Amino acid sequence: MRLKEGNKEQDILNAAVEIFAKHGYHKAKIRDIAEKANVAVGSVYVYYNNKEDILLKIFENIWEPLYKELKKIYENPQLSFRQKFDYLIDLVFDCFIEEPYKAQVFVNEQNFLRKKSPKKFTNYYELFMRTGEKIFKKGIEAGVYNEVDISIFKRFILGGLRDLLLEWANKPNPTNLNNIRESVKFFCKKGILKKK
Amino acid sequence: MRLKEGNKEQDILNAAVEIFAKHGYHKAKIRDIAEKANVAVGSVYVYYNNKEDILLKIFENIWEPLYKELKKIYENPQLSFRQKFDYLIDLVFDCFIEEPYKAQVFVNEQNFLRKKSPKKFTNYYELFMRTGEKIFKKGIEAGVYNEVDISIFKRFILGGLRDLLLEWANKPNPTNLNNIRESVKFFCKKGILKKK
Amino acid sequence: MRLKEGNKEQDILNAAVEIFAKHGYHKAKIRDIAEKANVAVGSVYVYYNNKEDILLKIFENIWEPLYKELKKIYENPQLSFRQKFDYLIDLVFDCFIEEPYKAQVFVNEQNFLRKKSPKKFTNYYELFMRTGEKIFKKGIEAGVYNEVDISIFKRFILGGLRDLLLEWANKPNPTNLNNIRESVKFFCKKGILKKK
Amino acid sequence: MRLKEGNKEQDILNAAVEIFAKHGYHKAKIRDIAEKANVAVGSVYVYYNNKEDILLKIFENIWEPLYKELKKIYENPQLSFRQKFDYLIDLVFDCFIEEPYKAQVFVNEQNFLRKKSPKKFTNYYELFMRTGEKIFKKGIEAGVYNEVDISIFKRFILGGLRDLLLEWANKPNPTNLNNIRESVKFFCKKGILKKK
DNA sequence: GATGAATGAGGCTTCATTCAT
DNA sequence: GATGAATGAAGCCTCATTCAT
Repeated sequence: MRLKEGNKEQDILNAAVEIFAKHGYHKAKIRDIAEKANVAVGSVYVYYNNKEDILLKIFENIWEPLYKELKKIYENPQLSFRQKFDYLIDLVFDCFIEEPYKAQVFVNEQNFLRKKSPKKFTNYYELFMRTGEKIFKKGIEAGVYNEVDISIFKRFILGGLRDLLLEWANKPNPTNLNNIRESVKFFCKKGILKKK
Repeated sequence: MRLKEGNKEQDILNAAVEIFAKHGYHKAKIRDIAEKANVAVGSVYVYYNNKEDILLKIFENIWEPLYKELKKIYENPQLSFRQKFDYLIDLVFDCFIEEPYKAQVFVNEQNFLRKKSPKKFTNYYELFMRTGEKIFKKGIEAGVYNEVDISIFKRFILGGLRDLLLEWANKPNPTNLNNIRESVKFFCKKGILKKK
Repeated sequence: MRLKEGNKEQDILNAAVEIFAKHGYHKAKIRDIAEKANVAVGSVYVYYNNKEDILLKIFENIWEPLYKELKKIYENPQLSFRQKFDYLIDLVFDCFIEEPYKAQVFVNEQNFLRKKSPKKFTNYYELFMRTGEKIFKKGIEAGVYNEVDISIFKRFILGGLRDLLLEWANKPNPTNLNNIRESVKFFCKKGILKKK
Repeated sequence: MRLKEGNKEQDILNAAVEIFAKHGYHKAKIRDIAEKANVAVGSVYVYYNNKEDILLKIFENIWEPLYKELKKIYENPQLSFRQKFDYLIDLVFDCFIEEPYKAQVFVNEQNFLRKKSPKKFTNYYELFMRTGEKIFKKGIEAGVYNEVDISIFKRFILGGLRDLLLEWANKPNPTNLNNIRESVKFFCKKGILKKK
C-alpha cells in the first residue's frame, strides 16, 4: 500500500495554527491551511473530521502538557508556595515562548470554542484549572497566600496572561516575553500598593 | 407597552449587541438582528454601512463613556491614588453591571475588531489606556504604587477583568459581580503573597 | 419595497422539472436550474429550503390534483364501474400528456424520494392510492370487477403505467400516448387470454 | 464459518448489491462497498473500472439468466401459450425470490443506467424483451392471446412487476411473493372485468 | 494483486449586501 | 426612509479515483 508520506497530520496542524492565528478561525480557509501544509484539500479531511476538529486538536495539544506539568508542580514537595506560583506563571509562558501563532490562537479562539462545543473541548483545561485552584487553596491554608477568592483569582490571572500573550504575539520577541513574565510575577505576588 | 417611537438606529444597535453576544460576531446574521429589532433587513443598511460598522459603533459606545469617566477620575485632585485605583475598577464593572450581552461582546470581539480594522476602531480605547497609564505613572511617582511596568500592568488588569466579566456574563447576577469587583480590588492592591 | 418580479417560484419549479428529467435528481445542479429559470442561484433558496424541497413540491403538485380528481370519480354516482376504471386511467395520462418532463421525474424519482423522506412526501399520494382501492373494492362488491387482490392490483397498474409513461416521455408524442392509453384500458379490463 | 476463499470479485459484487439497495446507487459509497466486502477500497478498482461498471455487471448478472431461461420457454414446444405466460411471470419472480437487495437495485437503478449508458447496458435485456415479444406475437397468431399492442403490453407487465417487487423487497417474505405472483398471473390473464 | 493514503474537482448552501419600488 | 426580494461570491466538505509501495 501507499505509505504515509512525511507527517501530514502534524503538517496540517502546524499550518492551521498559523492560518488561524493570522486570519482568525472564522476567516481561515481550509484551502489556505492545505496550501501552507503542502497538502491537498482533501487530505485535511483524511486526518480531521472538519475545521472545528482541527481547532479542538490544537487546544488539546496546548492544555494536555500544561496540565501534566502543573500536576508535577502541584505534587512536588520540594517547592515552596512562592516557587509554585512562579513556576505556574513560567509554565504558561514557556508553553508559548517560541510559538507566537499558537499564542494567538490560544487567546483568540478558546472562548468561542468552549461555548460552541463544550462537550468536545479538551478536559485538560478543566483539570488544569482545578489543579491551579488546589495549589492556591493549599497556599492559603499554609498561610503563605492571602485569602483571595480562588475561583475569581484564577480566572483573573489567566485572563491577564492571555492579553499579555496576545500583545506579545503580535510582535514576538523572547526578551520582551521574559520581561513580561517577571513583571507579572512581581505584581501578582506584591500587588500594586506599596507596603508601608 | 410603550409604542414604537421610531428610534430604529438604537433598536438595531441593541439587537446587535444581543445577537452578537449570543452567536458571536461571525455567526451572527443581519437577518436575526433585523428581526430582533423589529426592522427590515434593508433598514439595517440605512443606519449602518455594514456589519462591521455596527460592531464598531458598539465599541465606540463602550469606550467613549469609559474614557470620559476615567478622565474625571484622573483629573480629580480630591482622590487618593488608592481611591483612584478602586474607582478605575468600579468604572469597568459599572459599565456592564446591567448589561451582560454588552459584556460578552466587549470580551469576545474586541481583539478581532482591533486587528481587522485598527484604523476604524474607536480612539477612546487608546485614550482610556493612556489615561490609565498616566494614573499609574503618577501613583508610582508619588510613591504610592509599586514600580511595576505600567504598559504590562494595564494590559494584565484589563485582560483579567475581561475573563471575569465573561464568566459572569454567562450567568449574570449583580451580587456576584460585586463580589468579583471587591476581590479584584483586593488582590490587585495587595497581591497574592501575604505580608510577613 | 422591491416587488416580486414575475413568478420566480413557479419558474424555478418548471426549470427544476426539466433539469431533473434530463439529468436525474442526483446529477441535477442547482446552478442549472437557476440558469434555466433565469434566476440567480441564491434566489432558488428564497423559495425553497434545499434541493430536496423542490422535488417534494413537484410531487405535491402532481399528486394533489390527481387525488382530487380521483375523488370526484369515486364519488360520482353517474359513472359505471367500467367507466370509473377508464377514467382512472385517463386521469393519469391526462396529468402528463403535455408534460413529458414531469412524467420522467414522476417515474424516476418517486421511489427514491419516498424512501428518503417518507415523512415529508405528499400525503396526497396515499390518499390517491386509498381512493383507488376503494373504487376497486366497490366494483368487486358490485360484481363488476374480478376478485383480484386490490393492494397488489393497484400497485401493478401504477407500476405498469409508470414504465409506459417513461418510454413515451423519452419520445413524447400525443398520438402515441393515446394509443397507449387505450391499449392499457383494453388489457387491464380484458386480460391477455382470449375468452373462449 | 467458511474461510475466505479469495473470491474478491464476487464479494465486491454482492456487497455492492446490498449497498446500492440500501442507499441507492448515487448515495452509495465505494468505501462502504469495500468494507462490506472485507476488501480495501483500491481492490474494488482491481476488478471493476469504476462505480458504474459494478452496476452494469449487476444488471448483466440479472438479465443474462433471465434471457436464457426465457429462450428455453420460447423454444419449448411442449408448453401451451397459457403455460408460457405463467412461466414468464414465474421466471421474473424466481429471479428475485431469495434476493430482495437484488430486487431493489433492479427496480430502482435500471432506468437511470439505461439512460446514462445505453451502449454499455447489457444486451440481454433487449434480447429478453424481444423474446417476450415473440412469445406474445405467436400467442396472438395462434388465437390464444387477445390482440394487444405487444410493445405496450410488455412494458406494462414489466413495469407492474417492478413496483410489486419493490414493495415486497422492502419487507421481504417468500409467502407474500408467491401470493403476488399468482395474483399477477390471474389478472394479466383474465383482466379486471368479470366475464358476463 | 492488494492496499489505503492522497488527491482535487465540484456542488450545495449561506448570507452580507444591493436595489427597485 | 423603509422594505424584503434578489443577488452571487465564496467555502466547507464529499468521494470517486489514482498511485506509490
